[in-house]
Order: sequence, then C-alpha cells, then structure tokens
Amino acid sequence: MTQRKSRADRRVELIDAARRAMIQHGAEGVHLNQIAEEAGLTSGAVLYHYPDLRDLLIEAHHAGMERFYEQRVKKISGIADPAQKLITTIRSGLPEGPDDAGVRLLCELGGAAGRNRVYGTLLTTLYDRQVAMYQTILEIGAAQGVFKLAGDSEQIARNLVALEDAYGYRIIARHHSIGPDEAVGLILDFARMSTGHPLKETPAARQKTTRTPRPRNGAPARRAGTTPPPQEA
Amino acid sequence: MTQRKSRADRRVELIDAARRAMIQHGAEGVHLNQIAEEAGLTSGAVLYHYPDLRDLLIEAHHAGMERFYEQRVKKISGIADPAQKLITTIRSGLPEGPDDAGVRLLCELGGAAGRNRVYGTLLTTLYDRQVAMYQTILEIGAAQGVFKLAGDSEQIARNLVALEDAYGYRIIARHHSIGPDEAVGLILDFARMSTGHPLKETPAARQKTTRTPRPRNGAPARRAGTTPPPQEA
DNA sequence: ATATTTGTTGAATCGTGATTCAAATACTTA
DNA sequence: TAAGTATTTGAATCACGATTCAACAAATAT
Repeated sequence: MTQRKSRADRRVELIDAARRAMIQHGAEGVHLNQIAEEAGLTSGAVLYHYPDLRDLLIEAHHAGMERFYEQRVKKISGIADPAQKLITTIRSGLPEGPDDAGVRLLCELGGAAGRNRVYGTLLTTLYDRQVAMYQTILEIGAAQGVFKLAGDSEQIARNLVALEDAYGYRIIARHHSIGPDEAVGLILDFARMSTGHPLKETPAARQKTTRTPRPRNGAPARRAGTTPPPQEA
Repeated sequence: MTQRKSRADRRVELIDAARRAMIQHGAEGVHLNQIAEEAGLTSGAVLYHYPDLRDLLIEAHHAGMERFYEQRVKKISGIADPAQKLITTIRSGLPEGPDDAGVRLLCELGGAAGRNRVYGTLLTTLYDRQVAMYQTILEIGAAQGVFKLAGDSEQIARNLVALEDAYGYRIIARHHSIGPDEAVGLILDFARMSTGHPLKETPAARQKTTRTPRPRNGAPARRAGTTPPPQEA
C-alpha cells in the first residue's frame, strides 16, 4: 500500500496532484482517476479526502494562483530601483515558455471563468492584486522622481497586467514569433511610454529570470513545477 | 422526424449548433448529445455527418472566429477617418457583455490552445490577422498625418490586440469594475499615447456599437447570436 | 499489548455518454 | 409511380468514469 499520510499532508499532496493533472488534461477535462494516479493513490482514496471533486479543483486553482503571485512578489522583493523592479515584475508575469505550469493553469481557467462564478472570482481577484502590485511600483517610482507617469497609475497598471495576461496566452499557444523575450519587449515599449523612463534591462536583471539553458539538441530542460509536455487532443 | 436537410445545409447547422453548445458547456466539456439537442437531432444523425466529433468542433471554432473577424471588418468598412476607425475597431474587439457569444467561444479556446496544436494555430492566426488590421489603420493614419506614431506600427498593433484580448477575458469573467466601456477607455488611453491623437469618441461612433438598453428591472436584453446565461458548474 | 481511529485498497455497482446499426422516412430520379 | 438513395431515428451495445463499501493496514490511544 502507498505510504499512509496524515489528513493535512495528504490534502496538500492532492491539491498539487490535481494541479498537475489539470494542466495535462484541462481544467474541466480532468478525471478523478488521473488525479489519483498523479497522487499515486486510488480514486477511492481521493474521494475519501474530497467527497466532492469540485472542491479539490477549486482549492488547486486557488493554490496555483497563490503560488504564482507569491513567486512574483519574491522575485522583486530585493530590488530597490523602481525601474529594475518594474522590468523584473513584467518578466515574472510571463510564462517561461509554452510549457510553463503556473501560467498554463491560469490560462485553463480563462474559459471556465465565463461559466463558473467561483473561477471568475478567483481570476478577477488575482488580476486586481496584480494591478495593485504594479500600481505600488509606479507610485513609488513617481514619488522618487524616477518615473513621469503619462496618466493615472491605476490605468497604467491595469494595462500592464492586461498585456502580461494576453502575451501569456500567446506564448502558451506557441505563437511563432512571440516568446517570453519578445513579450517583455512589447510590454516594455508600453511601460516606457507610460513612465517616461528608458527602462534598460541590465545584465543583472536578465540573469535573475533567465531559464536554465537547453541542451543543444536534446529534450528541453525541465524545471521544478513544470509538467511534461501535453499530449495532442 | 425532423425536417430532412441536404448534406451541406445540415453541416452548416451542425457547426452552429456545436458553437452554441460549446459556449454553454465549454469547448472541451461539450457532449455529443448536447450538440444533437441544440441541432434538434439525435446523436446518431450528428455522427452520420461527423463521424469524428473533433472535426466538427474544430470547424465550429473556425467558423466562430471567421464570424468574429468578419463582423469587425464590416463594422469599420464604411469609416474613412482613421481616428474614428481606430476607436470603432477597438470597441468591436471587445465583448458586448459577459454573455457575448463570439468572445465567449474565443475565451474557451485559450486554455485548450496550450494542449491542442490545432486550437493554438487557430488562435495564433486570428491574433495575427487582427494585428494586421490594426497595423493598416495605424499606417494609413500616419501617412495622412493624422497619427504621429510613438513607435513601430506592428509593436503598437500587437499591444492593441493584446489589450483587447485581455479585457475580453476580464469582461467575460465579470470583473466588477471593468465592463466594455471601461475597457474601451483603458485601451484608448494606450492608443492616445501611441498615436498622439486625442481620439475623442463622437456620439455617432458610440451609437454604432452601443447595445440595446436593458429593461429597468426585468431579464437582461438578449440579442441575436447571444446564448442564454450559463448554469453554475 | 490491545483497542480504536484513520487512511487506503480493490472489487462491485451504477450511470452516462459514445457508438453501432437495422429499420423507417423523406427526398430524387427515372 | 416505382426504384433508388440519402438522411434520421431509436434501440441495443459498448466503454469508461464515478461512487460505494467491506476488508485491510497503519498509526495512535489506552
């Protein structure tokens, strides 16, 4: 039998298993057995902890968002210069590539949010939090005289998050000419107009968010929190 | 028995039925029977025309996109002034509300595009076409001296489409403070920076894309091409 | 050590949707 | 009008996922 776990531990594991399963099979297309397999359990065990599957899925989405947001906050926490902070924040809002697990999960939710109020609320809340995050950066930069804002800080922040979101979708959909770097470039174009700051990416800033290089012609590098590439539908 | 139809007619009907069914139940959550019911047929009849359901779904998505794009082109076809043309184009890229059928379908696809190459390609193609559309408007405006572009026209166009996309998702997810009007405002803020043009919405322009007003406290107005509000999942 | 509680399995059952196909029905053509 | 063809039905079957639950095993309490 699989190693027995305490209720709390198992629930955490299940939430993560559900997250992985959803990324592979879709937020709405996941099956109980897929989650169970991902967790190394049987379906009965999953039901024991979550009699209603929907609860588990919601918790998994919630956890995924929380993780995504926390990662962003963490990445910019040490940066003092508003310009560098802004640049880093922009990068941290984009997927690292088409298989980025965190963003994949968020994209899954987009469609469902139209049909499911809970998901809609989750996404809306995340959006608002990200707007607040950008707004703070902008305001501080303006207060320090580094940024000359071309408009209301909330308006600019909303557009920054919107751009991030949209390019996230493009990258996930494997647009041929828009990858993470191109997206950063496009969003920075807007950010420059809005802040009146040149926003040059320093080597240091790039370093911080550059993925581990891929092997020359082997399989793509895999990083923690990333799931295997999806199968064709 | 249901009215018999020619092969071609029936296929068109089925594509539309599939489109409606997908909006109600999700691009991946639709069931054959739901499509059949939407078409007023039995599942056997649907399979007779589309032995592989996936083909029907792809055609339905394709048709939905084509319709969406054609509607946009049509709305701006008669407008000569680049500024009004730009404003109208922006509005036409946004849903008219959270239940807008056309955009709902596109949103459904966002998540699936990460797992399904065909859907990814469809979305990518649509994005590129919309970028080209904006780019043309911008270039013409610049050539006429109406716009003073603050950067590369492709860069601006890409960001315009990206903003549209993202606010479409927000509106579909029922963001409490971002509706069609607010989204237009936010995108126009960016457009003004990019074109150096004040881009005032004339009453005439508003008229063209304003929804029929809702009854004071009855059910929301329903328009052609809109499906009934979704059930909770 | 024994009893009790908790977590897990695996098999049985249930329900639902996809698939098949012979029969029925509506068109088309001769 | 009759024969032939295309479309649709409806019932039967199949496949698979969800759900239930008795039995078992591991942890914990007594």
